[in-house]
Amino acid sequence: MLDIAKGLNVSVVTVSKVLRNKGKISVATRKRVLQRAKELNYHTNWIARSLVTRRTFTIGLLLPDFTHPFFAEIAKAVAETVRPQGYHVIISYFEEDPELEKNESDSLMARQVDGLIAASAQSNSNLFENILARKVPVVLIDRPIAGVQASFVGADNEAIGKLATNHLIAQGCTRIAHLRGPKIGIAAARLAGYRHALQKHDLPLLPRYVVGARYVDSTGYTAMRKLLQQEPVPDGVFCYNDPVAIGAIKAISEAGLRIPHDIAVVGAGNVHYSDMLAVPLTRVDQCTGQSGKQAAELLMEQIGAKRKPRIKKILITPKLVVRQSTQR
Amino acid sequence: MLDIAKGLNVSVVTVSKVLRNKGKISVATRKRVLQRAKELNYHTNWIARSLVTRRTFTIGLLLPDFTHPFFAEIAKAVAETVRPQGYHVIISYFEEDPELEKNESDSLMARQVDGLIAASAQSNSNLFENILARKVPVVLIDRPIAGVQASFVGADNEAIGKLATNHLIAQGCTRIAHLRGPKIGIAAARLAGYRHALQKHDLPLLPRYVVGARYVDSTGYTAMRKLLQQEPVPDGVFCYNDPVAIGAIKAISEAGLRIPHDIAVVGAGNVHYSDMLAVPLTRVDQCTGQSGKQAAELLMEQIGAKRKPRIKKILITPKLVVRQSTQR
DNA sequence: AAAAATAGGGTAAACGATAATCCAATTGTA
DNA sequence: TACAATTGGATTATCGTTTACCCTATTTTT
Repeated sequence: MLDIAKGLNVSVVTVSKVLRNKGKISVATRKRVLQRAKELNYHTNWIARSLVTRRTFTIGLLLPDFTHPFFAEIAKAVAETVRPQGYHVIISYFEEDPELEKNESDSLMARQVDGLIAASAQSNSNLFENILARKVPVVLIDRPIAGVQASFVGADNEAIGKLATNHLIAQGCTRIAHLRGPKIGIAAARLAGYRHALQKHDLPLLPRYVVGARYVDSTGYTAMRKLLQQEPVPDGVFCYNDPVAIGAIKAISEAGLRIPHDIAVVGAGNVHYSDMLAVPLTRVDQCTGQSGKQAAELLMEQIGAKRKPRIKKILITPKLVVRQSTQR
Repeated sequence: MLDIAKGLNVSVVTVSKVLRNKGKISVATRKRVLQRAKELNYHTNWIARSLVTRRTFTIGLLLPDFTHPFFAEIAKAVAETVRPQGYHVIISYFEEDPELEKNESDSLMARQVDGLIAASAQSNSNLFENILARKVPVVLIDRPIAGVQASFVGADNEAIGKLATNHLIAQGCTRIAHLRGPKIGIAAARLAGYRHALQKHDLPLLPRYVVGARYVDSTGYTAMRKLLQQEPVPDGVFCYNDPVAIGAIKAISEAGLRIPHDIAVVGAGNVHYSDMLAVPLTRVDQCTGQSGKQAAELLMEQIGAKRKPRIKKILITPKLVVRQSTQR
């Protein structure tokens, strides 16, 4: 800017004003400045600007792992949502390590991010209380933390359970099983939705039809094999997530049963290769992108606001995607 | 820092030195400063520091789309590699739109990133020549751009083709087909590797055994069906990538043929759910993480260097992962 | 025609740090 | 004892931009 000003015999402030379209500047000087800026290939130094304006137009995104498609999709949606407002995203992941998460969030704060979106692994609210005390807006995503006075966005897991189970009922299934997942909150909510749907349709709620699929590898496969030993065998299975469903399908096929004729299968989550499977999988889409978008919108709202807006809890409504695995 | 200095009756510079472990400071004042800093909950303002040091300790990562597992893995590896050196990653994606890519890279430059890693969609070298002219180190990843004087890191696609084909040969296949992909450079290199391996083992190079799998959806499926109409039917298939292989497996199963007994199948790429498939897939792992890591290391090297280090082209050696789909 | 308003721009300070010098007091050396 | 070297720290300038305020013509209003 100094170079531009010198050559044109105007002050740096005048240049600054032109570049930001602020203040009263004649058309003539404006033109001259702009042209010279182009000639010199001038680009705003955002660091300097941020120092004085106290806004960096960056937000921090703190995730456990962004190779996981779920979080990758969130990252994309967030970046996409804030981009039109000139914001960029600084990513950071912490591998489920709360200590590392704390370090990283400190770093992000030191970099003066204007806001933070986090899918946190903290076991208590200390970290976020500190951040909020520094007046930095925070939006929690996917994982709520008790006691944190911040907005939250996540999937409506109970609705997912209901949607999947209701669909199986609508397809004529009467012996509906559930392969449940390990994550306390999420799995419990999906299970609750499953139960709720069964009750509402006066179907029996058999404990032996709910099998845990807790293991990392081929989790759905072994769980489904356990389920196949029940008498009578279920005619519909709601699987905690898509990988579990894929394992289940394998187990069912191996047992010589047909999908969906003998057993209908519903998955849930955000895996998008369902079409490539041997049996295209009916699944409940948890609309991950929506979550990311909403979180980003909430955050931007808070960043722009003078007074702290009310805290919101948003649950994203899932969507059923019907494929061959349940179409009788 | 001013607050710390005031309370202790020392200069701001002294505080600065303590906080950075620089200069000569007595143990006593050091202690006092550090304690007061903790009391006041002081955190470095990196924006201010960056302004004067001219280093932001951020790098820009410019990718087409980071929900794609390939790029997500790169992002993770990059972030992981630069973290120990205090660096953070600003992400940006451009949906294969060269114009958007240019805008985003400009933004990243304006944010004064210390370096840039890009999987670019530019059709010429202008953009990167501009960036390099501004003395910002650049490393290209996955996609080389002709005429750009920057280091490059990518998979060794010819080696991938060789590795896959040699493995099929070693398994006793003699009629080996290839489902080739659409991307010019990459697909061509893999095809070249395939041909090279065949020639080396004096196997015939039949054009009708090379089928394009160009379509987005169920690409491998239709291509494989075409292949199954050949006479004689191949006894081994090297698929351009894993999704193609999954489609191929489906087509083969439908045709009543057994894998690997009748036809052995090899995939390639970076999909990690191969184990969950009906037939666990033998594949060539292109070691995406390695690429990201190497790219990050090259970049950090350049950022640290006084003189511009020599430009390097690094090809990552692939790795064969044998599963059921080829184990006869 | 005088007063008020506006247009067009300049000045000085600040944002929160670091770099380069410099200086006084103490310590070591010949 | 005299001089040099070291210790511990202060001063001043700077990074590139914005903010708040001031100034002088010219134009508008009354």
